[in-house]
Amino acid sequence: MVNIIQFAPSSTENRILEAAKKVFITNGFDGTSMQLIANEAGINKSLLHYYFRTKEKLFASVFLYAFHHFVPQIREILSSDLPLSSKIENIVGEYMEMLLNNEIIPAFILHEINRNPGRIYDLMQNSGLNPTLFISNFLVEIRKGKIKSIDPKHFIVNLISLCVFPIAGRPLMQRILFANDAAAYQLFLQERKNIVTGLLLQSIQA
Amino acid sequence: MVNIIQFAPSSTENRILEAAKKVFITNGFDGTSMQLIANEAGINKSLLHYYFRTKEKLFASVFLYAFHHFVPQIREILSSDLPLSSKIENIVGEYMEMLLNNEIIPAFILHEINRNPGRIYDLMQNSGLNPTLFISNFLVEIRKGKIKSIDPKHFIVNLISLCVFPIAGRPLMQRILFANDAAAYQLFLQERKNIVTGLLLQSIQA
DNA sequence: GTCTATATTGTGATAGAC
DNA sequence: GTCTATCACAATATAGAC
Repeated sequence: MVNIIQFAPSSTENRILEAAKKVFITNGFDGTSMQLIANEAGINKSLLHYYFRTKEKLFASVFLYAFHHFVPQIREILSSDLPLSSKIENIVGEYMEMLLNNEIIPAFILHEINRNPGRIYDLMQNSGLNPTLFISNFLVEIRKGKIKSIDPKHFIVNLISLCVFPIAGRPLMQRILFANDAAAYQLFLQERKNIVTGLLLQSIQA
Repeated sequence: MVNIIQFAPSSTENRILEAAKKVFITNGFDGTSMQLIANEAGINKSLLHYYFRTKEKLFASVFLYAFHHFVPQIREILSSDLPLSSKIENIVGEYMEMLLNNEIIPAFILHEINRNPGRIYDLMQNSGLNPTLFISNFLVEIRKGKIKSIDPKHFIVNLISLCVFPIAGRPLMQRILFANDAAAYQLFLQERKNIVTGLLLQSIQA
């Protein structure tokens, strides 16, 4: 059982992890060297090995942190007494807000999961995170609502697709659709909270 | 003006490019070494430099190839006489089919575009590819249809999101939703052609 | 056009002084 | 716990024989 959110007490260890988060998530595993992380943390390269032994182990901590900011945190919202439509609105709003606050994470996760699925599966297995069960709760919840004929699996893939891709593909979409105007794209992403909610609600209404 | 599809005549050059496509798109720029490409091509490492001088130049050819298989090829469909609903159905169907035949490309593009946007922008600029104009034709076409109040930019981002993410996020989605059953996910992706088309059509009907 | 050999720099990781 | 020094190897790239 690895602790995901809270990092260890030592101040140096913490600085290493913050630096590693920044560098790994920006450059990916292959694009990151221990030297780069050491520079970012302002410490000696050897200390990385002292605290984490290998690059792989340091990466594991960072990946679990990032993964936690990629998987929708919908447990609490689902157990509320709100009607299904409000639940979906809340989920989309909070999920997109989380992604907006962690913009570089989606592309990082998508890359690493494709680059080395085995490693990532092992990490998920040993982390206490169990997204399978996690999502299946959501699927049950969707089924409980009075919905049309949509397959809940398609519904959830639609939801995640519509929230994640505009962030992961931002450098391309912003350039193609907004002449690389960052402020305009930021506004566009805010608008999308309503757009996506509306689209999803429409898809489950009779 | 770089030629994107047709590769140069020399047999060796061709073998290098085929090997480079496979290795670069699978592992990304940072995860690829010249040695790896040489092994894949069954030739000497020095020959890569003889034909392409640098890793960067070899990558450029591969990226343009991949990019061409990532941007929706919708020019011909749009200029047809079909009603808008049929056009959308055709676009979604053909785009998803292309992605299904090039499954590793989406994650590759998303990673490289985030990893080094400057390099990619330069490549796009010097390639003759002009996705800005390209997409704007589509936006005009959407506006010509009798549509609700949806912003065409949201429409096109919805379309691309719904087609691309299920492929780019396959290793994760397949595992979470289908217990890593590849055949089941393949079926799921085929189903999505209709699901996505339906969702998009619904979004532009009054 | 294709190879071997090599130059140069960078990599992850460890040993050992303090 | 933090540093310097170092190892063994891999990286991109070039020179030069054939």
